[in-house]
Amino acid sequence: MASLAAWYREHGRHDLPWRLTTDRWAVLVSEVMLHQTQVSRVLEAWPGFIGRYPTPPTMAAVAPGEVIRAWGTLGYPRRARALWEAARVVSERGWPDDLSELPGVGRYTAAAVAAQADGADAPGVEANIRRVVERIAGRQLGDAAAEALSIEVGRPLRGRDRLLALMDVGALLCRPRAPKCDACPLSARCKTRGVLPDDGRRRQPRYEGSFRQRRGRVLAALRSGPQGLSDLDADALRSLEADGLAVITGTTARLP
DNA sequence: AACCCGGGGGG
DNA sequence: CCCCCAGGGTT
Repeated sequence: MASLAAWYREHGRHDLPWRLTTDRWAVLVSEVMLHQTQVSRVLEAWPGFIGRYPTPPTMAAVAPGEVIRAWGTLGYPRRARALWEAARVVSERGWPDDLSELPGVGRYTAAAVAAQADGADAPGVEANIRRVVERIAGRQLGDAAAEALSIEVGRPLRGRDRLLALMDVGALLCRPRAPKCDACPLSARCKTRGVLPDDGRRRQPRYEGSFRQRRGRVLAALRSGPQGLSDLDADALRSLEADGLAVITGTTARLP
């Protein structure tokens, strides 16, 4: 079987538009947009969004509601709000040494941006890489252990190449269901070679009939333009205000 | 550790 | 119908 490096050169998704830049802001925006959102959807949204807000100051200069509206229906609009706040921080104080100090940027995203934009040899573990290393280990792993194993199995690749190669293996071969172990460059040292039993984390409650669905409906209404606040779900609207998301209306919404 | 946060696509 | 998505923040 070919090495990870050879497989990556041949089969990696080298054409994804956010992989064609090493600009910190552009990479950060792509990473935040990809939080719990499929590549196929981000492909449609990222070019226009980064074209509209190509630098932190261009985003910091507009009202947060505009950014939330530009976010559209990508979901988890608090990401857009946090991005606007991060843009303000960067515009005023510059980039922090530790990117996870920025709002909406956690352990994975800080490492992913450092690896892709700054050439750092930082291990990041998201959903795909977690699946890869946990199947190799044959068990679930904590963050630090998963990162350490990603460094091991990624050798001799480092930094950006390791991150993206393992991510692509996870997305294209080591899939949640029906993994293609025959084609996998890591199968020789894989303990599972298949699907690990009962991964069961992050199980989400039904959306239908949920409070988040109610929030979603109010969000959609606010996104579409000015609304008669009395026509909206008051509990959901209050919740959105508490999260700083009701600013889509242009001014802070006044509750009845 | 458990729960919350949108919305869409796939088996 | 259930599962999953290039997570992060809060409790």
